[in-house]
Amino acid sequence: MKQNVSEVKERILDVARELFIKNGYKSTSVRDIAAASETNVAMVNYYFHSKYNLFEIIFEEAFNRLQRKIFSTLSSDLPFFELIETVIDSYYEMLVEYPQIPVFILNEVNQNPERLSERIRKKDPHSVFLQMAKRIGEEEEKGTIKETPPLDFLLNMLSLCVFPFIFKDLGSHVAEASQEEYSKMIVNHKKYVVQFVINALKK
Amino acid sequence: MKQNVSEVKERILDVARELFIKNGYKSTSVRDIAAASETNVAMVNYYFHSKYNLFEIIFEEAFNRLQRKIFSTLSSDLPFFELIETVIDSYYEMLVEYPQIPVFILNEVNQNPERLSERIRKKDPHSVFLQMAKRIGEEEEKGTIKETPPLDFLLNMLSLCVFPFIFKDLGSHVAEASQEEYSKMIVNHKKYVVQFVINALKK
DNA sequence: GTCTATAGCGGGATAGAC
DNA sequence: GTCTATCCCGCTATAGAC
Repeated sequence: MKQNVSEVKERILDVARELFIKNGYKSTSVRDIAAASETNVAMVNYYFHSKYNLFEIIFEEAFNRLQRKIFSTLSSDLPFFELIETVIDSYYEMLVEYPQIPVFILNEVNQNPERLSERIRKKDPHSVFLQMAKRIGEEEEKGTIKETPPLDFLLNMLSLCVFPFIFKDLGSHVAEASQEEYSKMIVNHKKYVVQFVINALKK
Repeated sequence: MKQNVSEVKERILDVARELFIKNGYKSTSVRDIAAASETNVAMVNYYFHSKYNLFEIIFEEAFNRLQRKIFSTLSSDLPFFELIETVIDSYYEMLVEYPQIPVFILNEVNQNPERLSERIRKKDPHSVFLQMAKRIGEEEEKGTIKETPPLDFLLNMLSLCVFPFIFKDLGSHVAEASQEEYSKMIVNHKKYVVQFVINALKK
């Protein structure tokens, strides 16, 4: 009966990721995870000690993936307008692949805010922000863009990229479209977002 | 011991609203509601039959409040750019007052999407959308704004208004600000959003 | 209308046999 | 490593006394 250790462990992890991301912490039971991974409750606790510990692993993964992508594109040295376009592209690319992640993170942050304080500080978002602020300042100097408060601008970019995915469930109802149709709409929407942001910046 | 009926009922309702909106359905127990309203579990079920029924009442309230406000401003007949500004003002006004509502609605929609299908259809968002599309068409004709796909534009407005509130918990950490400071930032941010949207539209 | 007591279930975790 | 059986807790809902 002895199976490859990492194979079983991996299967539990995969199933747990799917369920936690889809249904959140509270709504996912260890019994659900055991059933879906064709093991049992004891196995889940054998490999991961506790439900909460398993959850932390999943959450860390998801959060890091999102953050790495954002930070790396934001600090590239492309020409300014190309940078903007690349950042938006990059957000959409990752969110099309993992559309449930923002809702997942926002839900769980809401339930347990302390969890993030330290985690975020470790990543040093401050320096990324400063670099972006510098780029904006340079463009203002050159007169290619309007006066642009960096924090407000970044918040707008984030809003325009992330919200359509958060709004997915509600949006597909309002638009009377299937989830698939809505997903296609979102991809198309990206083009308008790029154009929208660049128009808003230009003098 | 017999108290004014509506007084006790109202107290339970107030407490339930606060807890459900703050912590969501799953994380709020009838015991919590009973304790916080200084009654007991039996009383809550006496007045509201079940936890789920009580929740539905709260959810309906919150959702209607949001929707009424949005729809009424969107269909006003102000001059176009004033309309845009008023809509944004109106969103922010209501979200400053009830900042937890978007997260609450999004969480619960995610858990139980069917609940909304019918509810939304009843409100006839279609006619509101058509009216807005007409206004946009007129401005395009006049040459005052760029070519603007109505659905994409509305989604952008929604994103820019709602996301800062959804992002509140995370955002205040990232910005290393208290919730109060972040709230002030948001109010200020509104001005930039108005300017941003109008720039993005203008030719 | 109010409250206590409890039924009855589903949850997380673990002991202990294999 | 694996699995069954079980402990113990917290939850919703309700019966029944007052």
